Amino acid sequence: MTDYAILLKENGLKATFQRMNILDVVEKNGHMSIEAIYDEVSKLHPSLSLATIYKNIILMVEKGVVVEVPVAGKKSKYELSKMDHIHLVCSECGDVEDKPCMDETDKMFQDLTNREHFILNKRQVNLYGVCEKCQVKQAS
Amino acid sequence: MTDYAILLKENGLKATFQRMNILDVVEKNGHMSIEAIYDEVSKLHPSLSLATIYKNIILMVEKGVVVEVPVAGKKSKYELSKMDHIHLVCSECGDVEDKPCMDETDKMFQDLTNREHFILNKRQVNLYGVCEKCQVKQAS
DNA sequence: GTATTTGCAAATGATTTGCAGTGCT
DNA sequence: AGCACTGCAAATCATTTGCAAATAC
Repeated sequence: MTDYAILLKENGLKATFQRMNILDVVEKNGHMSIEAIYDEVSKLHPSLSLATIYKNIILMVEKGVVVEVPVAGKKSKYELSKMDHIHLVCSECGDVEDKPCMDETDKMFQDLTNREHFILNKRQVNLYGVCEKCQVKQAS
Repeated sequence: MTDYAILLKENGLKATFQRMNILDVVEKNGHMSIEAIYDEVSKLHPSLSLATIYKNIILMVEKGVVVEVPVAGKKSKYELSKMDHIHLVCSECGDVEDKPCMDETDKMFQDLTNREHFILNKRQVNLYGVCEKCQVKQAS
């Protein structure tokens, strides 16, 4: 259980009840759309408004507390900032799973961008396909 | 100059004037948002409606003629389908540049997904940073 | 000739905004 | 206390839909 209050303050944001709840459900669920965050937070705190979720997600993305994960064919999802990693995106169920980056690929991306005189700040790798769960479902 | 009529028919779509114009500006410009496509097509054919762009982009993505490129912090862009490749996304000007994929990274992604029993269909690699042009602009 | 596609205008859905009241520090 | 944050409702913006007229094959 991370201390969200510290995380927020370190990034110049007040530690409000609403923000800590947003971070809590995002951490627990991994990757969530705005609507999904709203639904989840509403279970515990029905008065927390959708506008507040929007405002805070935008703010926390700006401050780097949270990262937007754009996904083809769906609305963006959001996750807590952490080391860059690979996303396995299931085209059937929409679930996103994290896998650690590989040093070799990182190095190649770095080499490529160096050659192009492009300042590399962030990598986003999405691998689209069918996850094991959905393969089992389809077989039956 | 590709023959868009053949491309469309091969994919089970009628070769309408509107579709061919959409494909033409997308090919010429590389990566475009819906609005950008509309603006560009409108220059030549002001009567072509935004609704038609939406309907056709959705259809052509379904048929695989066109690919959606989701970009963090912006609306999705669309490009003609071609071999998978890497996108260099400039956070300053929003431009997207293509670079060929590397066999080594492809192989690693394939190995990773094999290990996970994940059926890999499509790779999307976005590298975010600052392009050479914008670095020059900033320096001055 | 027939089924699809188009353009328009209206409907829906998503996101943003303004503002009065509330809560962090 | 003072400024930032929240919730609400209204405003804006993006996307989709229904339908009569036009077009591809």
